[in-house]
Amino acid sequence: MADPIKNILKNNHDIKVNGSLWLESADGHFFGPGPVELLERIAETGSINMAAKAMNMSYKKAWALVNALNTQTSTPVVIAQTGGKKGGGSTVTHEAIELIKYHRQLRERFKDFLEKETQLLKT
Amino acid sequence: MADPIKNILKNNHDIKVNGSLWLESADGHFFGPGPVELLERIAETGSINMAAKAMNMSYKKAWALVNALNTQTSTPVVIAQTGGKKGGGSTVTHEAIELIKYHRQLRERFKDFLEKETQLLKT
DNA sequence: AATCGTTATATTTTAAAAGACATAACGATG
DNA sequence: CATCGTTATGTCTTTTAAAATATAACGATT
Repeated sequence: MADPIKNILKNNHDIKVNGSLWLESADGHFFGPGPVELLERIAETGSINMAAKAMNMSYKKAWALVNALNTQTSTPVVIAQTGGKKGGGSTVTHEAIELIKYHRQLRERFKDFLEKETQLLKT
Repeated sequence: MADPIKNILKNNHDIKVNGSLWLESADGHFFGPGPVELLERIAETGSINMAAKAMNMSYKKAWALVNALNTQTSTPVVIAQTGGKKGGGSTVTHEAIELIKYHRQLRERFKDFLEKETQLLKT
């Protein structure tokens, strides 16, 4: 029979199957783990700036992500307000929350898949 | 209830869940789609050089991949021979074939997962 | 010992991505 | 109407990754 994979690999302990998921359309992928976390942080902090800092990302990159998301959804997911009492801020729409929830569940299912495969690897 | 995701996304047709899988150990990931294809091509052509060309990869990168694989497996997966009647060449070990087979099956199961999720996305 | 195409490796160049920095607009509020 | 922190952009620099180029070793075969 075939050799178990674990015997082929060096350091066969702590070897695991890992991966990444994203949503994509014809014009490339656009909704991966990064944007999701950003949305979550914006929802928490009410600010693109603070959200970016919290995940150690430049404001510019964060803004670009938000902008990309907003143009790729039929309804904006982040509503930014410039000026105002606190200088401005951003809120997250109902749709964004749905996206976040969806992605959390998706990630959960993916995690199950990965764990199952990792187990299989060790047999 | 929650809005279906497809209604949130623009271009809701041809939207799909996609992803990537790899094996990884404590010291980073090392066995992704690229290396697998490379092994397959080396098995076909008997040469790292030709395999690299076939997948439009520089020889250097191909060699680096092979080298990484060989150092991360308990037994080499590619045996390279320098010099010789045809200048040299490379063969693939039994273990490499096992790895290829494993990865094909893994990819098949992943494909199922992705298709299931893509369907779910459209409901 | 000359030849051949491949392996093996170093060095340089190019390209792309990321990061740093700078600046203006904005508008509620005091 | 001056202030504030945020949004919104542009530009310039740095870092990183990839690609291109160059060169030597290798050994069966002729």
